[in-house]
Amino acid sequence: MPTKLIAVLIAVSEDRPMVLTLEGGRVLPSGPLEAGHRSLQTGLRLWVERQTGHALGHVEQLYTFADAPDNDAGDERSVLISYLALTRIHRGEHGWRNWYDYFPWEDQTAPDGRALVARIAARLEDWARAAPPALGAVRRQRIALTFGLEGLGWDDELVLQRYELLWEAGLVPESAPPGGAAVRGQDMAGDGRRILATAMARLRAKIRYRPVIFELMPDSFTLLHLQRTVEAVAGQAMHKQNFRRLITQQDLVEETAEVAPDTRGRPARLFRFRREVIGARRIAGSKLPLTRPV
Amino acid sequence: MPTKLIAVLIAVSEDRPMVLTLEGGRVLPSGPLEAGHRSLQTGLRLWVERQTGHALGHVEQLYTFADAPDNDAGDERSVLISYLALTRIHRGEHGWRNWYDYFPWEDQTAPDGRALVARIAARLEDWARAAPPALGAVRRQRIALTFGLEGLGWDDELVLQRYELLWEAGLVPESAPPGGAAVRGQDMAGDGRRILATAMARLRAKIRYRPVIFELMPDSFTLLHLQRTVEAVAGQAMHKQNFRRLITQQDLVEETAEVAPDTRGRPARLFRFRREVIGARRIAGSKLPLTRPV
DNA sequence: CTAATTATACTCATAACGAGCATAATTAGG
DNA sequence: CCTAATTATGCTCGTTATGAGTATAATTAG
Repeated sequence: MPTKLIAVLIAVSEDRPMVLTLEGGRVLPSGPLEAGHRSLQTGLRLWVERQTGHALGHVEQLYTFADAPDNDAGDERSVLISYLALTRIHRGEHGWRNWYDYFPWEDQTAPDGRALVARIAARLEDWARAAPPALGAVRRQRIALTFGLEGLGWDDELVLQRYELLWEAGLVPESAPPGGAAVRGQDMAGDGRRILATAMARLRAKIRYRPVIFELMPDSFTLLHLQRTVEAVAGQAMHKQNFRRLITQQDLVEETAEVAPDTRGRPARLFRFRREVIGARRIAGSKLPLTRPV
Repeated sequence: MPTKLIAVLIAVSEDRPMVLTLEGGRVLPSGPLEAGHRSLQTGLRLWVERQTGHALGHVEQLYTFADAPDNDAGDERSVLISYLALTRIHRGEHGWRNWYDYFPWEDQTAPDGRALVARIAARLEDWARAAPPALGAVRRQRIALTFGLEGLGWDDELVLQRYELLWEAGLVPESAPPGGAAVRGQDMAGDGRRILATAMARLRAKIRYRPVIFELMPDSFTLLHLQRTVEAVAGQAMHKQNFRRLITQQDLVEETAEVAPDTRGRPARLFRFRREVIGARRIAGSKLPLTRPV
């Protein structure tokens, strides 16, 4: 059975979370597993760095699965090992897409974020209503939990659960019945979006207890820039003063002598990540300082 | 490249965390990946349930890696996909081992827990001293962090990091130089202990935010029994009153009409897990109510 | 009847968190 | 120069979560 490695390369550019894609945004980069590497992880790292020229920061394995065999093509079923990798990009490189193109409802910082969820919830309610009463109730419960309805609160880590719910409901192109109208959001080939959803969920979880967000930042940055990057990844707006408190209290950053050059209001001091905390204990406060969603 | 599935089956029996092994405790159960299953996960579940007769509760994928090819045997290198699975056992079944037989230092509830860590730390200090000064300092920092020295506090989730440190230092049989004396603890063939360490770490992390601990409990139990089970998994003693507060406040359990039969002091009420919270939001308080390690 | 043992209910101080007020230091535009 | 707009930064305050311990209840062993 052939084995492939799949990389979800993530960067944040101009406060937007980006993912590296190929073939017009429809597939994620992947390559065959080559023998001879010391470990799968170093194999992936070498391969990506050679293919894309990007130095990778944090790399972690996501999930391994057997893909659906493409019977038409007579393909053999293969084992896919997926990875999350963080890096930085510069403007103008090709193939980078905003990950919210694929999951518009995951961006709860957008002005229409809640409204979009409400529209999706209405479609899902149709799906629940189409089932027998007992099953319908189960579905309603899942919908409320995953989409934070009925006062339950939005959980930004449930990216995969939301996608799978839409998949089951036939509301994504990957699973929609002929003629069925899918929810807005670009699709990918095969399991692409499922893998991307897994990567997003993992990253959103990770930034709460490991300082991986700095892998996505330039060397020096303002606290607002840092906040915007976290908000981009989490898809949620945060309370500015409390965000600073969280960052500074934990000594994650240190001041530089400079202030940000292009600025509108009061100039902001530039900070730098204190690399020495990398190995250190988990960062405190697993809770991000969200603002109340109004 | 052949692909194998490896299962780390965990149960808790008489307040001891147990793992299912074969061949005198030296290997974990594994089997070939069979085509035709809907997913790897269901494939594993069916296979384990057929082989062992155990109904599995929670199952989750751990990690996929390429094992070191056994050149002597002329083996081909293979891809190993490991899983954590929770179940229950009854006395007298074969092959179940206390996981602390493999990692004695992970049991910080044992009276000699800290003393054992101190002895290991001394051996590791030798290893740090053997390196050039700069590298030695890095090693000392890692040792202090992973083993909670110098007032840093024991982090029960660092099981894998501790094992890998000992591996690097040549203090486990898997890596010890000829004639080198390893730290106490039974070894396993190949990457067995590394996989077990991964499973332990994952489970210790998981019980903090998902109610998976109940997969290891009988239908009804006292709060002390529940506490002992959590302590067995976490390897750390907890504050009794605060433990109850954490469990009851979150409505994870409901009272039954009965009290525990065989009891020494005041009879304890029997509780039952409220299955309806399974799908629900993550359980609060990621912190377990530890007692101060004195 | 007493000591030992376990269960259970509360209290209290402190730390963490969510929310917001107040002030400082800029630029843009009259 | 003056004012409004804008962003940065410092600080307060109430609430909740957490760590630690006291007090009391209900049993059994002797």
